[in-house]
Order: sequence, then C-alpha cells, then structure tokens
Amino acid sequence: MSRTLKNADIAAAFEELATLLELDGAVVYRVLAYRNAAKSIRESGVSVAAMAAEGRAEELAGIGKTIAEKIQALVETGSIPAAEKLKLKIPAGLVAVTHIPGLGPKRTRLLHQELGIESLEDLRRAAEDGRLRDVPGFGAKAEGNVLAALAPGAEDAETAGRTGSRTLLSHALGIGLEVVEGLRHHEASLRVELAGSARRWADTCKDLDIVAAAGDPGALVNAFAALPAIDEVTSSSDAGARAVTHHGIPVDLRIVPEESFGNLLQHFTGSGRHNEALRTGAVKRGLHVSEYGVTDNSTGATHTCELEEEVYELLGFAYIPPELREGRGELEAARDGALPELVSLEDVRGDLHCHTTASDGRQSIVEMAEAARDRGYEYLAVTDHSASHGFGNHVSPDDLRRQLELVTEADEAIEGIRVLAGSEVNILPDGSLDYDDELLSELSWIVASVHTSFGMSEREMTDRVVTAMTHPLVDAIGHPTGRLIGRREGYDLDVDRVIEAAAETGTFLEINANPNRRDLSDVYARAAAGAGVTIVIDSDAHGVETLGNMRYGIATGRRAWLTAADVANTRPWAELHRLRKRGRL
DNA sequence: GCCGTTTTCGGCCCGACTGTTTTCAGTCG
Repeated sequence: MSRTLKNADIAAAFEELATLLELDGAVVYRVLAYRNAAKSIRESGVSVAAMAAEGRAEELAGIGKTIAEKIQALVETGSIPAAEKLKLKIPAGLVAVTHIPGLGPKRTRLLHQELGIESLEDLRRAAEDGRLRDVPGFGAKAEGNVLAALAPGAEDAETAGRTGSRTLLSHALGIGLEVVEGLRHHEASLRVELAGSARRWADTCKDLDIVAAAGDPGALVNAFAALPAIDEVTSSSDAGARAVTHHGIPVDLRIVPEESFGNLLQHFTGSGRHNEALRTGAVKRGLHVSEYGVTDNSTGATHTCELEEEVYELLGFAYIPPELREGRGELEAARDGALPELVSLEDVRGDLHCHTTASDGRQSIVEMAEAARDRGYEYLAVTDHSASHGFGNHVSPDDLRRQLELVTEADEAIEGIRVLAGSEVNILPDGSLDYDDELLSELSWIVASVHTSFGMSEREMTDRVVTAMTHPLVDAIGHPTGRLIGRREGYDLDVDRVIEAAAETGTFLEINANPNRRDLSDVYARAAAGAGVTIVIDSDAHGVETLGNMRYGIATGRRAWLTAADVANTRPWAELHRLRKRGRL
C-alpha cells in the first residue's frame, strides 16, 4: 500500500467488523473483544501497522493471535477477509438502523428477520404502515420513536453520535462549572462536583456528568431544572435528572446520600474502561463495586465511601488522578506503587510560544511579558510568525531585527521576568526555514512549525519535519501533527519517525496548549516521553488572556503520564538551555 | 475473542431506565 494505515483506520475497520458480527448474531463477548481491540489500537501511541509488520501486535492489551492476524491481513491487503464475508451477508443499510436511539443490534436484527428491513428507508415505511408493532417487543411507542428520529430536520441517524456531537473541552468545561456553581449555591446541596470526561480533561466531551449529595434531592433536582443554562429536562427523579443545555449538550445529574458521595464521584468520573478494569479486578477478590459502595460478597457488608480516595484505598490502589483514568495501565501502576508524580500547572516556570501585534497577536511585547510575569513565570519567549507566514502579518527579516531590539528593551524595562527573542519559524516544504541562519542565530529560542502545504504525502511531510529537526538552531517543533480537534485531522505524518528523530537530534516536541489543538495529543506525548524526547508545553497565546490556555496543555501532559522532569519549561531558563541541542554543543 | 495473584477453561462490570411485559430483555451510559 502506498499509504501506511493509521491507527484510526485500523480501529475503524475493527469497529465495523464488531457491528457486522453483532448484526450476524455473534456471541456478545466476541463482539466485545473486537470493540476492545479497536479501542486499544486507537489509543496506541505508536503505529499498530508497524507493530503488526514486526509481529508485535499482540503486545497490545486485548489483542491475541486471531486479531493480530486480522491486523496483518488488513495492513497487507487493505481488508479483513472475515469482514468482507460478512458484508456479503449483512445489508449495508442495516448498520445505520442500529444508530436509531433505542434500536441496538438485537432489535435491529429482529426487524431484519421479521420484516425484512434492510435500510432506514425500509424502517421508515414499516413504521408509517404500522407494521412495526406486529414485531414482538415493539409497540406504538417504538413506532413513534422511529418516526421522530427519521422525521425531516431530525439529526441524521447516519451521523448521530459521531464526532460532530462531541463538544470541545474548553467549551464544555465552562458550561459544566457554571452548572456546578449554580447547584453549590443551593441550600439543599451538600457536595457537588463535575465528573465524567470533563474531570478527566479529555479533548472533547459527549455530555456533562454532575454528581451531588443532597439533604433534599427533590429540591436540588428542581433547582437544577431552573438553572439558566438548562434548556429542557428530559427525565427526573430523586436519584437525579437528565437535561440538555441551551448549547445542546446533554447533562446528567446524579444524587446519592452523602456517605456514598465518594463512590458516586469515582463511578461517574470513569472512564468506562477504567471502571470495567477496576471492577473486574475487584470481582476476582470477591468484591462488588458500584456507585453506591463496595460490597464484600462473602459477608454481604457494603462499605460506603464519603471520599473518593477511600474507594481506591479500599481496593488496594494508590489514588489515581482523574486524568489517568483511561484504562491505559493506571490500575497496575497504582497497585504496584508505580504511578508517576504528574506535572502540574504550578511546575511551569515559563512559556515559550506566544504572539504579539508584530504578527497576528492582539497585545504588545510589554503587555504579554507583564501578563506572563503576573502568572508567576520566570521567562517568556516572544515567537511571532516568520517571513512567509502567508496569512498576512508576517515578520520580514528587517521587522525581526527591530523586534529583537524591542524585546531587549522590554527585557530590560520589566522587572521579574526574562523576555526572550524568538520566532515561530515556518518549515518550508523542503524542510528548510524561512530566515537565514545568521539571523536565526541571533534568536534565543526557535520553535519551527508547519503552516503550509498540508497535502503532502506522509513520506514527504515526515522528511520535511525531520529535516527541520536536524537544523542545529531549531529548539522545538510546534504543534507537531497539525490537528484541529473535531475539525481537521493532522497532516499525514509518521509520528513514530518524528519521535525517533526528536530523540536523536535533541529537538523538543511541543504540546501546544490551545484547546483546539492539544498537539501532541496525550497518546503521542506519552510515546515521545517514553522514547526519551523532552516535551515543551506552550500556550501559543495570541493575547494576554490565552496565556491561561497553558492548563489544557498541562492536562494533556498529565494524561500522557508526564512528570515535571519530562517537561522542559518546568526548569529555570539556564537549566533548560543546557538541555537543548545548542546548549549541549 | 481474550485472558490468568484461581484459572490454559470458563468466565467476561454495573445499575437505571424503557417499553413491553405479567417477570424481563435490550439499551444506554
């Protein structure tokens, strides 16, 4: 194949195979095994195609001999024979039917058998004709639901539940915390916390999970329904409520007695994979874990936990920070006392990527430097775009020389922070930079990034980035994959090779903290740090307020299991300098 | 189909909710 299959491509193929098997009536645990494998593949920080080529795919959790062979077939031939065979048997349109709310694989299969339904169109006609209610287990309500889901204007069932329905964390977090604050102010509330993927600082959230303990649950549910952010409550009881915000984000509120609040918080922080693994381990030891407590099967006694920490302690684990709870080996590490001391916002001593009015930023050097100092930073690198930025506001070589003087003036004028003259230099298609070396050598910090010619082949793009890394003055690669979360995949890049080259050349790789980017991602950053690459976490701020985006970068670093030692800008500038390639010369 | 602080065979997380049911399977998170 001309193009190496990405982990996402391989994962999608196994997701599809799982659904086909499901519709074929396969044993649920087989289906589950394929779904599990798909998740493992998607979350791998190294190329699974490359692992398969080396016969090492079975090293991934949830991948055994059979699935490893299927990966190999997929990589070599472009398809999985078992999936091709099933596609001849299962109508292609049936997969879309399983996306209708309330219609899972079992019920879809039944409709196929009883009414010969093969597509959404068949389903709509059957519902309109009143034939659906003839099928055992289906009634008037089911017919109504189908028609509502397929009505013009309703969300396309084909796309429902996919990436489009996820909300960027920075957006979700604001709304979630507003709801939490609203509930905390209510007299009935004893404890209220934001849980779910937002608490784990995931890139995006499908919904918001809010957990509470309350003296009068009914009163708190009423208060929840009356919050300004809440548009419509779809169901409610004393155990909680489900609603949708005006932004269209689903919100789940769950309420338990205060003595079980720790169990509830643990349960709804998830992730699903983390909880499954936690409970599977507990079952083997005769314990039963739920959001209400931990029950000892031999005595029937249930231990409730007011604090989340107690849940982990009770099960024999060190406390696991929410960012790590993704089922990526954190339970084993917590059991063995091998959890990393995660990097935190307080560890950050400086920001090495920001923009000013010299390019496309909104504030001056002085304003940015003062704001950085007020955040407690020891240094700030001013890294405006370079000569060929192409979106206007580029900085010509002469402009950069003037900028150098302005930075020096600012550095002298402002007490309490070191201002560094830098640049975010474009990596041209051939891997060269768009300032000459003489001018570059006058800069204190250089981050090199790709901003143009995204359509290059994987080979060309990887060569381009690797070439830039061999430049002795390039300190870091900015937003290395070029992804925009939910909007744009990164360009075709062999990240394994980039990581290898970064380790070899001593080039840092950036976690760009812009919440739309978070690039490197958590899985790639973990792989990079594991390969000995030094990570730099930068805000890429275009104004004083976005300096605060650093927290999203730190969150990505934490999700990547990074310690302060893995991150360059947790060090004083002099120490950081000795770590980079030009400091090693 | 995967996996092993009990296992190489026989298990595989948990509870709420829904709609359809006279006791529960399927779906969902």
